[in-house]
Amino acid sequence: MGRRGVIAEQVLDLMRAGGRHCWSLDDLKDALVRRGLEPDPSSVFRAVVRLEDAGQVVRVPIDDRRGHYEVAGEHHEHLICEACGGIEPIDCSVVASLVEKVRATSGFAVTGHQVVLSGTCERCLDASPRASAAGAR
Amino acid sequence: MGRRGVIAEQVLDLMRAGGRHCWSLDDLKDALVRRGLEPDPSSVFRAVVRLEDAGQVVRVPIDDRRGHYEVAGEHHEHLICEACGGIEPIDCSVVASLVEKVRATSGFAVTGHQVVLSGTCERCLDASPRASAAGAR
DNA sequence: TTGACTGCAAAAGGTTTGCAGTCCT
DNA sequence: AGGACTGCAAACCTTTTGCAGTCAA
Repeated sequence: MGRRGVIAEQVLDLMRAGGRHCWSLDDLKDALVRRGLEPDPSSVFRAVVRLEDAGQVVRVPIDDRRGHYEVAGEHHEHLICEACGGIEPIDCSVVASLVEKVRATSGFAVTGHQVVLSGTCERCLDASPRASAAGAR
Repeated sequence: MGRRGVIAEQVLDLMRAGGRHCWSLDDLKDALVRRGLEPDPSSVFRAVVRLEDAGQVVRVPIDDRRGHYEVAGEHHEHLICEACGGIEPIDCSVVASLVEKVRATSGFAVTGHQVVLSGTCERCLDASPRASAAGAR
């Protein structure tokens, strides 16, 4: 791939850093600001679009009225904590069988899937009074 | 529950009619127009919010930049056709085991889930020339 | 010079809200 | 009368687009 602009470069770096795995445009902008940049929202947007076109970033279909993106290549499902809003990745091989089943029993040609489980994450469970979780921290 | 306005009443009726199972505010408005009403978008919005508060309608987390709603009470997953934009419901008991698994292996307390499979529906497959044989996409 | 990347400003596309009038009990 | 429901207009939010300036090969 040819030369990339500073923003796209940093965005990709951020996404690969591992501190977080799912980003809204605003999350990205904030993170870039923390790295000393002062990018315009539109620039972040265009950088992401470019990366998306290049196949290095994919859009995550999570519906909270804003776009979410993550680095391409590692498909997984999502766990959304309704308490803190956090989004965590989970591995779901189970889905494969589901897709297979749909493929077999319906005329639908499945090409992609997204599973979003919502609930409360461990951290928030620990933080709340009456919700005894499994295992501490 | 007290008296309901005309719009909310019709919205609920539409959703229960079965012709479609997932609605955007605009879909609802259009359908209402077809029924002779001429509702303002905000009125439809408020009617849906009311119904949602009353637990008779639930928001479907499909991300295409607009809200989607369906009648409450019949949980199922969604199949989205990328060709025609249609959204079909599918029954997915398989998901239960997935939820159970996550519940068991992580500290996450799962309270809800949404599975969205995307691809091409039968109708669109038939309509397009070379898509059924070779795995589309 | 040329093409790519940016910032700024403004358009879009939907969702929400403020307000005042209307309908029904 | 009094509360609930509506329509209209305007506010909001985030994503997109138009444009012109800037940077690097």
